[in-house]
Amino acid sequence: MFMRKSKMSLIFQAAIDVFSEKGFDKATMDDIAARANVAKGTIYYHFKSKEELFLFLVEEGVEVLRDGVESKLMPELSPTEKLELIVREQINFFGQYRDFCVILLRETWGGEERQLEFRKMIRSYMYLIEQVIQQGIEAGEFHPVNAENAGSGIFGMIAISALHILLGQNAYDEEALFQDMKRMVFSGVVK
Amino acid sequence: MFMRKSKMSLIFQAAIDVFSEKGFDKATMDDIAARANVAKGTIYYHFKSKEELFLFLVEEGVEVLRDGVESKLMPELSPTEKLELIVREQINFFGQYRDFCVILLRETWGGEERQLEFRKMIRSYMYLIEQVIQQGIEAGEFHPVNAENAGSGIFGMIAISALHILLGQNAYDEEALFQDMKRMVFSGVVK
Amino acid sequence: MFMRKSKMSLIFQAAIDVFSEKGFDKATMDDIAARANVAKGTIYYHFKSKEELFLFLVEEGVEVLRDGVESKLMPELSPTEKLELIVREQINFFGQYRDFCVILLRETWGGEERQLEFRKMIRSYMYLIEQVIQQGIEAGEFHPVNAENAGSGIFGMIAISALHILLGQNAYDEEALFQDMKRMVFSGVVK
Amino acid sequence: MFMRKSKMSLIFQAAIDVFSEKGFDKATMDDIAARANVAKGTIYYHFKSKEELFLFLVEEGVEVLRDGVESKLMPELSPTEKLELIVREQINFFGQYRDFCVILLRETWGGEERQLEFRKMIRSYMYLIEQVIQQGIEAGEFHPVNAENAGSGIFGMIAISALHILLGQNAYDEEALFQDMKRMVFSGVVK
DNA sequence: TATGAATGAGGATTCATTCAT
DNA sequence: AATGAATGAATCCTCATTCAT
Repeated sequence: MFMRKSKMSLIFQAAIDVFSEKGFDKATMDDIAARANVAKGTIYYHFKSKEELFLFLVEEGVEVLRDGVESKLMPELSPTEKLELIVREQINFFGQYRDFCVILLRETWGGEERQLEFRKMIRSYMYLIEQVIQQGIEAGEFHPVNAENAGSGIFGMIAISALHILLGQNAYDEEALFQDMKRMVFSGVVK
Repeated sequence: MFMRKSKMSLIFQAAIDVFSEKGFDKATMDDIAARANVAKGTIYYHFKSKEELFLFLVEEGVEVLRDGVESKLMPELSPTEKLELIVREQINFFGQYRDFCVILLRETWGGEERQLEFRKMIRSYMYLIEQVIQQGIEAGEFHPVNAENAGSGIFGMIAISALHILLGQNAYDEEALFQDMKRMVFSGVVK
Repeated sequence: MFMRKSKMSLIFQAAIDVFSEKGFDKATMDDIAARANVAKGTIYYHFKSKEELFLFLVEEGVEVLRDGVESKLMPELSPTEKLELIVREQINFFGQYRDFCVILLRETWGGEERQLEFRKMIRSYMYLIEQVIQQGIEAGEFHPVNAENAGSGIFGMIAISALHILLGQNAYDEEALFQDMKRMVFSGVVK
Repeated sequence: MFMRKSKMSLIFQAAIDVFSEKGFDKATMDDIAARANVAKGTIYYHFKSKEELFLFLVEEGVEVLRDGVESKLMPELSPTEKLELIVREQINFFGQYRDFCVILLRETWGGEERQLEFRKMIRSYMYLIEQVIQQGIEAGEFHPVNAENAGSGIFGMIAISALHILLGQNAYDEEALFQDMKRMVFSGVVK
């Protein structure tokens, strides 16, 4: 995921695996070193600390999500089309980077410096949604809602639903989830 | 929150504070003991381990949410009315037990035994939503959607939006959030 | 074993069980209280400390062994007859009070005050053997050996052999062990 | 004793000292680290746990005893000569490794996994004695006795006598003890 | 006499980080 | 660039003992 080169990429990949499996605190540098087939000292050659490694990793990940979506939001699309695209892309991202998403949902809530940082990153993604919502409202395509609430709501709805499935027993049927999420985002549940 | 009596309630309250501030792993029994003004051993007199204390605490919390909502879902209400009630209650709960909700969203994702347990508990709450969705569909009031996806989606939408505000700078305006969430859940964003 | 009355005897018996099962250090006052069906405080009502309880218990036990043997060493018996009696009695005691004997062999070696005390107690039993040896030598019935070495040697030979069997899989055949020990003590192994 | 190299040998030696002085339970890793002039973590770098360190140490010790004796039991020796050699060697070993022998006698009795393990190790030494006894019986040099009883008996006789002296006030006169033990093992006490 | 909640010192173990090679 | 032995602060948990009832 989000490759670099050589030893560094090994460490990077191993870090994602281990952090998502155990969470930030329970993951150990030994774990990561072992998974990367690298001596522990080597990690410290490339990253100043566990914290830094983690931060770097999450930064990259959110960037991939945000930039991936952003690059597809062509200006010629209508707000409704854009919204549909966002729903589809986020579902796809969660399926593809499940482990990373676990990290994200896990390490974001709390008052630590690191967690504030993470929320800012996520915010930068939610901002994309907000903008589309705003455009939709202005274009008269969408109901008037607080864009920030809508942004976090849509992100949260998809995120929790996706993880709920991904961490449960059932297979992750992206298309079905997409249909349901699209319907709910677009029209809600009440007829 | 969710009182018990005497020393035990002191520990209980302190545990919520500390766990929500630091998360399960970073929270120490020393912290909790100090916060509760109790000797460390006293905690172990009442709870077998840090894990057990935590589990117990989360169990209680989810119960308060679930039972609180459940007790208000009078049979004479229509599915639409029930759904509205759920939205309102969950928003209210998040505002009232912010710290607990941070714990909940934080410690639920992952493969550890404890986390599976937590997801089961949350699931027991989401199940309430699913049932209402199902009733609504059967009554012809709701669009046909997969009830499970709708359940986790609605829970997630409200949860993330609420936390997003609660952990940000802005005041938690329950009524405004309720109006937005209700609109989104009921009608979506697209006109 | 070595009864007292009422609550105290319950504690006493429980202490033997637990101490022999776990050793002095690993045995806890909680264990003992639970086994005796008594509140922990009650133990402290009867015994000043864990150490004291233990000391008392070992004292009693060694007394039972020593006094039991001593009372049977009638003056009219020949040294050889006395020696035979000692062998038989010690084997019998080990079979009857296996748990206590485990304690004895376990907690006797080392430099702590308590252990010195225990060795003194055991010494008081070995002294019986030494006296018989001395009598036998003086009567011309026994080879001239250092009585102290003979005393500890005979005690040790029987003790270790008995425990070896008692803690192994095989049944404790007292009569067979007696025959072997008697032969070895009396005539050694070389023809 | 039983050297290794570098830090590890420091730990090893310190462990023997401390374990024999205080026993397994009372000995602390802090003690051992301090005695070895090593950080506590260093011990854990080399040994997984206190238990493992201890097990390793006892294993080595018993091996030294067993292999030392075994290597001297030349096939051309008669059973009687072999038995004499065993008596001498065991007495010598106890004198040389007093502290280790205290550990051995102390930590062997009980039902814990570790203790079973230890008894197996000791058994592997006693087995040497048993074989010699068996050979002696078959060669017509020894009285017919149960070899297992004789093995544990001889081991125990020497062990307890040796420790009795080593932990008492008197000097450890190996030659005198050897003469007495040899006489008792060979001919018993009765003329 | 008897109880059991409360205590806090003590001990095993973990792990991020350093540093000499 | 890479290594891995060494460190020691930090943390969970245990348990003998006390004491108010």
